[in-house]
Amino acid sequence: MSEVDVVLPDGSHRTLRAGATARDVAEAIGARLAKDALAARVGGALVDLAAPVPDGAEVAIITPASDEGREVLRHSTAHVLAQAVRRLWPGAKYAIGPAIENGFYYDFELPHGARFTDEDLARIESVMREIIAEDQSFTRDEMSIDEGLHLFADQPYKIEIITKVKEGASDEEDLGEVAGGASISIYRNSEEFVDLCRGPHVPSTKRLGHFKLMRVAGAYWRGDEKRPQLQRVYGTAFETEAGLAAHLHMLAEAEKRDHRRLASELDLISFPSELGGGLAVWHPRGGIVRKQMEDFSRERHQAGGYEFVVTPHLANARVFETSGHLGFYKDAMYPPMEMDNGTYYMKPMNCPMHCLIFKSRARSYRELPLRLFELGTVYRYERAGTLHGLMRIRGFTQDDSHIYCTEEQLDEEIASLLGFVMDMLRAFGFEDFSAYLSTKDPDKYVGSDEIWETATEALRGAMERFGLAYQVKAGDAAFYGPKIDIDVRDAIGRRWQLSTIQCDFNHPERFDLEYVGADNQRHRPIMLHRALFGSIERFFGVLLEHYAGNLPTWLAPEQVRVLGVRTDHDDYAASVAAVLGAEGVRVNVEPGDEPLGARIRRAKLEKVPYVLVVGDEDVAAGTVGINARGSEEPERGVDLSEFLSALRAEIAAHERPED
RNA sequence: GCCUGGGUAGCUCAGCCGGCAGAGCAGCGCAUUCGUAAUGCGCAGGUCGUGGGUUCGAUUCCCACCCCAGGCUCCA
Repeated sequence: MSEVDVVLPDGSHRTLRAGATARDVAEAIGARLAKDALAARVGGALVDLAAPVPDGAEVAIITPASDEGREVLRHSTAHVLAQAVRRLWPGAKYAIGPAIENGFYYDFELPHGARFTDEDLARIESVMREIIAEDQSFTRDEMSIDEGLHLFADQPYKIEIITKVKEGASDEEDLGEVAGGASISIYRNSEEFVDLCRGPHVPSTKRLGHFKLMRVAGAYWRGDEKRPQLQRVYGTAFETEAGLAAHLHMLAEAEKRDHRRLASELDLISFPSELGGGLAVWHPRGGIVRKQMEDFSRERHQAGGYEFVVTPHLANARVFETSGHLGFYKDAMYPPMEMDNGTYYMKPMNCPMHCLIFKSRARSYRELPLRLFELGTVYRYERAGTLHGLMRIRGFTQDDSHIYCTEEQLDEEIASLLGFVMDMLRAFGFEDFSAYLSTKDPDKYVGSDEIWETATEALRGAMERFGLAYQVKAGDAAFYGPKIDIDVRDAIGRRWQLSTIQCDFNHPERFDLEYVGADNQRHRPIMLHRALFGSIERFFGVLLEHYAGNLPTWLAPEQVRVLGVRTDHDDYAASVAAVLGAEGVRVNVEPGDEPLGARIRRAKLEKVPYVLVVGDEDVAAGTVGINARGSEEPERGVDLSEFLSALRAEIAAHERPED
């Protein structure tokens, strides 16, 4: 055959001479594309531009400004990072260096147990820039496993990877290195540097350059804390300097809306170190927001047919033995307290207590579904290194409910629950949901296959009816039943896992829960666990980040601040505040001792939704000037009653002035 | 838990080679009375995370501990 015919993504064909490469395809399409090209996708596989294209293959050229293009750029930049580290630390062992979301990393073991420090980043970066300027080409080679073992003889991590491949590599990850079954692929970008790699890579280092090393970290080899800890360098790379700058800017923005920063700046919450790690206190301005959240939650639950219960924070070990927590969850529980009549634990979950309420007397099918709701505070011992502001904390309050129902009621109960959950999340400004369905772990479960099937289908059916996109996490269920976890997307596109709905066949069994059915027989109820906020603390943290601290008016700790232009307007300002306060508006007056501009600035920094400025004209006409958060131009001379009714409407609608 | 970085006034941070601890903001006082993001002057504020060590002398150097942040999952 002297020619090959390839199919392009638009369905058109190109005919090239036999032995043509992906680069030839790009050139056949256009000089501009050939210049941009970084790699190619041939028959579904990513390959180098130098790779030959077989007859009949589908060929797509990968350019920098695409997800795949950036991945190639980042991966190649990771190689340059490794090369630079090997120049600076001769004898450094190098492990793995993949592209990851938003960047790349590479793991090393430095000679004599050396560690990277922040100062090293600048040195490594400048060597990387030298390597890039040297315009080294990346060339692929394939060799036998034995040749590979020889080539990387002084590289224990590479040897481990190759050996696993040789042994028939149970891991899919390692199979990626096997080309043709018995060989491995390597890339050289000079005589100086060679790396075991699947590729593809950019043609030459000169195609790189818009990168930044971000941080150093320790990382266990293969993510296993029993194995050696390597030194990891994280970096990011983009196809243009502007892309890199935009990414760095986004990171700066995300930092500005960090809930820990906002919680402190807005005087909402603090984490006194005297209390110990992972324990928060709510200040008055945070407390009032929490009260709004809780009041709203209780209202919704009351309307949804829930009953309110309260249970203690501390319980005898017996109850956690019965529930299985001491068997399955002990690592996350606070250590036991020995007391006169036994051993006690802080509760890590509310379910055992709710089961005891169910069990306190005989139950009839007429009572089901029985929905017990509690804002229940739980304590979990999280490892010190995993604590993170309000998102990962050791003491928190769940908007927790356990629903006891019959097998026949399960389907409808889950369906209505899903609607209930999403209504609640929407009320807090989240619109974009996705979900995970976690199914049975075949090695670890309780209950019959039939009931798992019923429950899993009930969960699946409910999500499909709601048009909720979901992914299945096979085998990820709790041992006691399948579950749905619901994610929300926040204002800057990040996903947060909040709500969860879980079926439980374990607790009813362990607590021997029963109800008497219409047939006068005893039956075992099914139990649903569900939390909408998840944890109030975490939900509050997510809200702060989502709104960048600009909470909607119904939640804002202070909704209105009234400022007189001069001190002689203070009385009128107080009368305006009195009118609003009588309507339940959270309002304060700041007297006119300081210049107006300074007082406005302070109110803005405190993110008060409405600043009312009142002066001579307002006193005379009974009006207010409105400076709304987020608006460019203040309004003058608005009738107070008009402002009040607009404010009431906004509060009722859970909106923000900037909406 | 482990790696890296950090802990100095309420907050944000400066403090080179060891020599009596600094700034801005916030706070307090006085003056200023002002129409939409910083009025001026003054005052006060610290066991430099904790405990040891080296030294004539330690915020600074060494050791241990505590707390905070990032990372330890996305595959050479």
